[in-house]
Amino acid sequence: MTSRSTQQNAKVDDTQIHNAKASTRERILDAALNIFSRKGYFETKMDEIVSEAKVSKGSIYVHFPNKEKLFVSLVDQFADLIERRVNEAIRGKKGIARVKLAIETVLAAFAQYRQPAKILLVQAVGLGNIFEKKRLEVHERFAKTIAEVLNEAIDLGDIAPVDTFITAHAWMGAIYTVVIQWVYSGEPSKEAIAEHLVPLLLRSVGYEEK
Amino acid sequence: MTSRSTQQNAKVDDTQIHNAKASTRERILDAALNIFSRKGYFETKMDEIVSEAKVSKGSIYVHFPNKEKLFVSLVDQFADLIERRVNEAIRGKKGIARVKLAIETVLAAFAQYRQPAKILLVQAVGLGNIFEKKRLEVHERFAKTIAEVLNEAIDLGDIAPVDTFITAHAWMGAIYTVVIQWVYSGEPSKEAIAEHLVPLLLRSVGYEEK
DNA sequence: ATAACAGTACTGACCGGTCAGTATTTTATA
DNA sequence: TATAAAATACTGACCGGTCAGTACTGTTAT
Repeated sequence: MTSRSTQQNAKVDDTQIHNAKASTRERILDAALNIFSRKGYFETKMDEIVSEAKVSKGSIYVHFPNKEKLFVSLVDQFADLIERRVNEAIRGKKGIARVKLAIETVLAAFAQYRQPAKILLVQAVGLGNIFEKKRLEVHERFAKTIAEVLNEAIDLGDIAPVDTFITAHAWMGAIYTVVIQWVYSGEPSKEAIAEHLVPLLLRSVGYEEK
Repeated sequence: MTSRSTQQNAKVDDTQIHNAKASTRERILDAALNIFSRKGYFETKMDEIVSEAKVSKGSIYVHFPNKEKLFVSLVDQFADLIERRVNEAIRGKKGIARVKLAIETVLAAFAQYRQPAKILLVQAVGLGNIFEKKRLEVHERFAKTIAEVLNEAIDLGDIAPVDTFITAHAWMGAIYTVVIQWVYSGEPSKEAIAEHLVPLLLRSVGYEEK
């Protein structure tokens, strides 16, 4: 309801999660990202975003129809970014190299953007059924990509056949959880994650490095 | 604040997540479990619990100081159950057999109690900072258990040394995610999970069955 | 017996603060 | 001068929590 205003996915498509002098819309998104990622959806009040963004309340509602859509557009924005990065990275690679690169790229993206990662991996969970749909959709998208890449590696004979559906979800969960742990506590370090998690996942499908 | 009322952890300790004619307190817990697990924390209104439990509103506040504590007591109750089950199951086992049994027991418990599982794994996430503390605490507890069991298996020489901290978190995430997927969609089946996820995890630490 | 009292669990109408969203005016821009 | 964007003040639905009162059970005294 209340959907008079502007469209909310202006496909500006810039990979940088903006940080210049910033248009009103960008200032709103930045502020929202910042506060949502710290406090979660329900503890974040629109008025806080207003003051953080140095923007008027009415103005927010010019750019976003409501709180929910504002939040979701942050989730979408970051999910898109991740997907784009991965697709770019694995282009031209084959088999297990592709699998490995996909994992590494996701980890790198999460490491680079802690705040959006926290929104996607933590704050978008447990918000009730409206959001749950969106979350499962994103989830699904990622799982599908992993499963495809795995299937390919199997077809090429790089790894033995496994249940790629279960593997894909297990991997996602493993990555999510370790990243969340890192986002909250800084532990384990990015380096440790790269060094240990990637081989762990590869080993789980029977691929031993070197 | 407002803590005149009854203590809220009556350590009745019954493993069955009650279902008899049920005292008032139990009716409240049952109703809360039911609704929280379906709708999540914020979409659940105290008045809904009131009518589901066939209890008066004031009565809830006789047994629980507030909504938050009511929710948390469900989380605690289930986390305790899981831990108890695992500890019972692995008693007397050693090394990799212990590891395997721990995983299987957790999976079985989640499978047996879908609703509490959903509360613990989904609805308790993303609720803002008060809850986040609790969640990390439970998380930590589980991770620690896994890490211990793994360390033991390493000491016994059943598996090669790995980073048990990362492995523990990765495993938790993998299990959580696959279980959640199953809770939501019924897919993959419990049998498929038992058949594929357990070997996958073991393989990830270099242990190949048979 | 039975009245008087006490302790406890329960009831549900009600209150008051909160906060997403809106109506209205003012300012910038094309 | 028209129209879109921004600022401000406002509204009212909503919902967690309260509390004065009721019901029920048990205990003591007459």
